[in-house]
Amino acid sequence: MPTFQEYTSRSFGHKVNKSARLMSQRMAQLFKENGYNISIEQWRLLLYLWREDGVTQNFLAETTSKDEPSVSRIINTMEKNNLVIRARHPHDRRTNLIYLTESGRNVRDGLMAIGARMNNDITDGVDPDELTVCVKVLEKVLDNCNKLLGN
Amino acid sequence: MPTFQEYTSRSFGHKVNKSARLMSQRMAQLFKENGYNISIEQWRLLLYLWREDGVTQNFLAETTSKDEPSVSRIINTMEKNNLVIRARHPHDRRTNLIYLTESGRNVRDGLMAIGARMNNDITDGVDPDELTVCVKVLEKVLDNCNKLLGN
DNA sequence: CAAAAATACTTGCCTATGCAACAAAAAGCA
DNA sequence: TGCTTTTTGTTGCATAGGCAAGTATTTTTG
Repeated sequence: MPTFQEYTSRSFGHKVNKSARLMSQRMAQLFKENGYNISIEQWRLLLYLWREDGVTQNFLAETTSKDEPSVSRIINTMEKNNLVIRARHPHDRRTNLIYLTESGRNVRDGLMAIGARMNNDITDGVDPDELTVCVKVLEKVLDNCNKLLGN
Repeated sequence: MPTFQEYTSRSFGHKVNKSARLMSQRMAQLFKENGYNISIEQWRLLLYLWREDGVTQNFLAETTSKDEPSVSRIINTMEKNNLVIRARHPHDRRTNLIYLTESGRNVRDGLMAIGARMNNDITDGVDPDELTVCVKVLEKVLDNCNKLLGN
């Protein structure tokens, strides 16, 4: 019987990592199957933009815990695929404001439906209370990571 | 108050993804600070190799849920950095057997110590029972993902 | 006001992931 | 035996992440 520490050190990081990868992989598969040429990271940005667009890349980076170069490049692709546009900030020429295009708004319902289905599928057989505990633990871990990384 | 589904769909995937990223980031930081030129994914492979080397790339891919090209390329870098060598399988010339080098064996204690420290740090303030529940939920989610992906 | 510091973003370099296509070798089968 | 299928691994192409360095612009400050 491994100690608590052995157990978690062998398993926790790996399981979080694997879960993240496989969930993304499945989500990407569903997007593709349904004819959406949208990556999982684009979807994560869209989730925020559907709530509120006209935000800065910086804001998106902070909200998603991505770094600015990553967001910049994802926005590049999204702009190329006509999902968003970069607009000049009226008073600050350093800043881009990211707005959804018609097309970016239109894919919302379809993608959300896939998200809901995905969610049902992957949490099948999971006790809701335990899922809540899991999310709570992840929040604490995130909090610890942010402190350790100096964020 | 969001429904259970809204709650989890907005949070679970993202939290798992962020956690995985920030944990890896912190781990990479610790490796670098301590003078190890070893990536987080190399470390994940090493964890298996320290237990048993002379295994195939295929085995490493399955064990870590990576695809074969990923493992192949990580091994390329590890070979370049003198952590492992590819050896011919005596009876199957398709197959590479991956063996640790002296150097690959020697970094073990140092890296494991960092791993242990990392583990303490990120689970600071987390109830052990809740961590166990979290791991259990992740295992179920992994299981569901594997089924959905046809693995 | 002019120089210095901070901010928002981009680019370059390295790593990793997924998928598809390909090569080499082994195994199965007719 | 010889042909087909399967297995093992590599390469190409696209996406993404982290970090460091560079650019443009705004804010601070002396």
